Amino acid sequence: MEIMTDDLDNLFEEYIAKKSIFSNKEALLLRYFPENIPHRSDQIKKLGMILAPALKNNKPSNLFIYGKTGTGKTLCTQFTIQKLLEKSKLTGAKIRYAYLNCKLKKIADTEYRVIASLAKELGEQVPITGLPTDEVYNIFINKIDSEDQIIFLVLDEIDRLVKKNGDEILYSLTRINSELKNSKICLIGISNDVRFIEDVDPRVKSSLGEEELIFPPYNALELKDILRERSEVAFSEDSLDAAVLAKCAAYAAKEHGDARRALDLLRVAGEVAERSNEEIVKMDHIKKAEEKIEINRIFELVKTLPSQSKLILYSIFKLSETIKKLETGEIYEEYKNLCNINNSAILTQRRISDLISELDMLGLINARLISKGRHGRTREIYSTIPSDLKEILMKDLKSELML
DNA sequence: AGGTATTCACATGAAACTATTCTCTGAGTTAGG
DNA sequence: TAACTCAGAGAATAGTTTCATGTGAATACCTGT
Repeated sequence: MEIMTDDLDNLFEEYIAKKSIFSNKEALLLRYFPENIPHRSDQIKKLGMILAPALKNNKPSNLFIYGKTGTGKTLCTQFTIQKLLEKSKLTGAKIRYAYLNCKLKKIADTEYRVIASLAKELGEQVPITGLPTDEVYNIFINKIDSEDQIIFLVLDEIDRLVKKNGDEILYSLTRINSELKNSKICLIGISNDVRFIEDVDPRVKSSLGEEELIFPPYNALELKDILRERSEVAFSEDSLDAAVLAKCAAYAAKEHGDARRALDLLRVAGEVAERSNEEIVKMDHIKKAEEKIEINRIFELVKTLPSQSKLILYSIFKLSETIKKLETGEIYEEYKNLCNINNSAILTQRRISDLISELDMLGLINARLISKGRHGRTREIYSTIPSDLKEILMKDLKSELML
């Protein structure tokens, strides 16, 4: 097809001429650092009080923070430490800080990597592999102890770390202080999981939990305030319909007060509106955005599935074209067929059974245990994905799996 | 008719196996002294 | 000689299989009327 230069030119012209809905989209992204954090002044004040001794070169208590996702834990912590650092330049106290998100695989899911990346945060390069773990400890300790200073170690999503590796790392970290001559470290653990601290070594528990701070979920009104504040930066004037903010806030409040979600929703709604050439974000854009986010989530989920699970999912999709309620056995048969077609190894039914449960957990399918009396017990399985989306996914899977 | 024993088609658990990834060690290499 | 690199041994781990045991209720099989 011939490219219509003029058309394209026009399109660009129009785009430039059009008044943009966004003035600074950054403000709706996660990494944006607002000047003002609404409804968290209590927590920030407490944080400040706990951490303030650092300014006089005393070691602040270790701190454990918990609250659900999107309640501002990370943001408030970084905010407070940032301010503390600024202040310390005036008082002359030496403070440094290393932030580590334990969720990130490949960066922080073993003891070695945690220490290595902490060292890296503090400006000490450590080889990715090859050194004994205690050697890395030494490098780390030497680096820390090279100056008389206070070091904040922020371990975000610390529950993941412990779930994977047990609490030994934490134990070593809490003990490091006794090996340091000049400097002092202050641990700050952030966790989504409230119960996590319960099943941790009591020594670690008492050491890490010298102080505790809870971040409650935002309610709809608070979310609305947050959205208003950010939207003033992010959107051009008068480009938001009056009820839009409230709607976004209400939606996110339903999902356990997650501010991240609310911001996402607002951003996507804005993008939807912009793409459909409207100058104001309205209610139905939010609806569309909601759908879009959900679809994205599913796509992302399916894409990252291991290929065996994809085969099973494909089997389920395919079979559900003719039958609505599937059974494990039927799926297994179909799955075996598909394996033969694309020459991949066939897993046992035992494993398939587990994989089906996983797919159920992820919400991609619905699997309910039923007993059919004389005809045995099995799972009754059906896909929960709307058929239009299912077709797209099937096409993707088909080419990817070479079927 | 009413009761209970079977039986089906998997579920669920535990342990063993396996392939891959990590950690660690020591030999080899490099570069500076 | 200290610092670095790298191959390979051994340990840890995730994914899977094997073996064993469990399960709820429709159905088959009694049993006494």
